[in-house]
Amino acid sequence: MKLSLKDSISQALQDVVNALLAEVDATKIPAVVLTRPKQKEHGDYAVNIAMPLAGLLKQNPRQVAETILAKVQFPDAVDSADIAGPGFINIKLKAGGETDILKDIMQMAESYGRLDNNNGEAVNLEFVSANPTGPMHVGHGRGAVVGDALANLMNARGYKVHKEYYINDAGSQIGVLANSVWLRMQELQGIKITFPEGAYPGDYIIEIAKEILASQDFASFEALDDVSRLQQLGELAVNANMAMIRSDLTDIGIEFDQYFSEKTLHESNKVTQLIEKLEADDLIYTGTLPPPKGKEVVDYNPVKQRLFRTTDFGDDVDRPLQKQDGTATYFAADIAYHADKFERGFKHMIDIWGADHGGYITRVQAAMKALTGLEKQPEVLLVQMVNLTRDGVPFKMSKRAGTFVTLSEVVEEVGKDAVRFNFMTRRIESQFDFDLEAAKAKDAENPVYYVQYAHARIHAVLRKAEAENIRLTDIKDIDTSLLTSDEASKLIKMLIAYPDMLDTAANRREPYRIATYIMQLAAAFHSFYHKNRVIMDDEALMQARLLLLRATAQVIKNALTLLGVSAPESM
RNA sequence: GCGCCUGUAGCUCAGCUGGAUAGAGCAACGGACUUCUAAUCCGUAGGCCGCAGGUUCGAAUCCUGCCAGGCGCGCCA
Repeated sequence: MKLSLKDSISQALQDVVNALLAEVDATKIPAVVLTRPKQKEHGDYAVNIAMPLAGLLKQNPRQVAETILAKVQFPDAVDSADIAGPGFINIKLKAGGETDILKDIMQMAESYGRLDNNNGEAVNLEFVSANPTGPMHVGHGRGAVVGDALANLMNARGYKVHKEYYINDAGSQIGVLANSVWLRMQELQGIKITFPEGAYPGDYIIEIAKEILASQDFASFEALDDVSRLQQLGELAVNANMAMIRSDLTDIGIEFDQYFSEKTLHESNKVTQLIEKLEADDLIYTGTLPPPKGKEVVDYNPVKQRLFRTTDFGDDVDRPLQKQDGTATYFAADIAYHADKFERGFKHMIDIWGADHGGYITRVQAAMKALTGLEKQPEVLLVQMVNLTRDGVPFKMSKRAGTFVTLSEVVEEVGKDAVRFNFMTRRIESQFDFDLEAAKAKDAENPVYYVQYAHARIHAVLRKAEAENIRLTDIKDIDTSLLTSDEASKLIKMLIAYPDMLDTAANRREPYRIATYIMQLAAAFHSFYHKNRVIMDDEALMQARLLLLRATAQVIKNALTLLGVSAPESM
């Protein structure tokens, strides 16, 4: 691929810098970084390279900048370069100097912004992993949308992302689930029951109970002993919940490459083998844990147990792998799971967790270090909590009372595109106040319609052109240098910035940048649209503007596609 | 008590890993549709960037200490 104008300019500057610092250790030579100045008077590009160089060369920055400018060979599109402020080099381009990009965009179409890299790094991305004990709530939805967009984004930038969902279908919670279903089944048979404190109260449990009774005889369960009855009902209930979860995920356009069952880890003895291996490696010893800090512990009684030496690998305290009854802890299964990912060839794993699991990161990474030697694996992204409101009034949600709003209810009310886009408009580190009415509103309060409207508007113009029998000139014959208005220049700069933005977003695991970018791009377009009439008598200018519109629509669509949001051609 | 996240305009948030005069949207005020979609645009006003120190040519950004909010801290997942 040919070098972009930006890259040619920074290369030209880098050559001079390298020559000036020929004596200096190559690894210490600072890299030239072109930025887009905020002030128009500061030119099209600005470089601060003279400042870090000043220290190395023991000259003042403005003097260094002069030396650089005296030697540099800029590409033709550069009009002028001057020194400003403490030592910035401001570069001004010739009018229409960057407009060739429009032709490149049209040629690359949906691959504009993407890196074709056939041997990209394989990454295992685990997200959602909502427990199969009930429906997904909005918090899961945020993690799901962010994870899916991150997968799309990283795939677009050359990684090979494997999307995985970990099903926690083992452990005591499944027993609680099974018992809850059994109680409801009895209730449906007219048997009087008392619903205990810890059981799951939600109505979906009744639905599951009805489903089971519809296909199987109540008496056949009654005949079973407690253990096998709960075992069977647990499996049925997990399957029912997972079917519901998968259907909810489909409704917001999310598909996983793999669903991984925790239960299979136990059944294949991977967990016990893991413990044996750690024992053999002398990483487990008998000890007593100190009492937990920070809350009243009434019933704390210290017990001797076998502990994994995670503190040797960066953890705060050593961790037990087995409960007193001998069964494995969740932690034991989870490290067996991550070790399994490693064995499947993934040296790079990303997990997306809710903020309430933040305290868990250190111990998993410590365990992985002990097992594989890998540092900081898995890479964990914490998604902060979602506060659901309607017209600013928070919902009173209680799992115990069974009054929580599910993700599918929200998606049904608000719509997939609005849910997905809104969840992408903030950094994951900030808590999200999600207002149902605001997300539903088809007005300026709602960014998703703002950007979709821009796309639809462009297509309205293109339809109008078609209706007036305007033939689109061959792209190579269009004179893009006619696009000199301020609004056109701003729009073109936004289009040029797209690949760099994706690169930053992928490297920093920040897919929200795509949403922020699309909003800015849409704003640049709307502004252009108001001041620059497209369909007009000046044939050459009209063709150039039509090209600009087509390129803009293409980039909006490319970006929305990464977010899993549709780009309608009319609204 | 300890750990992680957050604190920027009245509200919701950006600020491109240290750069030039801190930016958007909403709300407020004033304008723009006989012309390609007004779900739009243009303008005005609004800021001790939580507080206090420090690092340097230069700090919303990095370091330290406070303050406030969220999440978490037994073999629950």
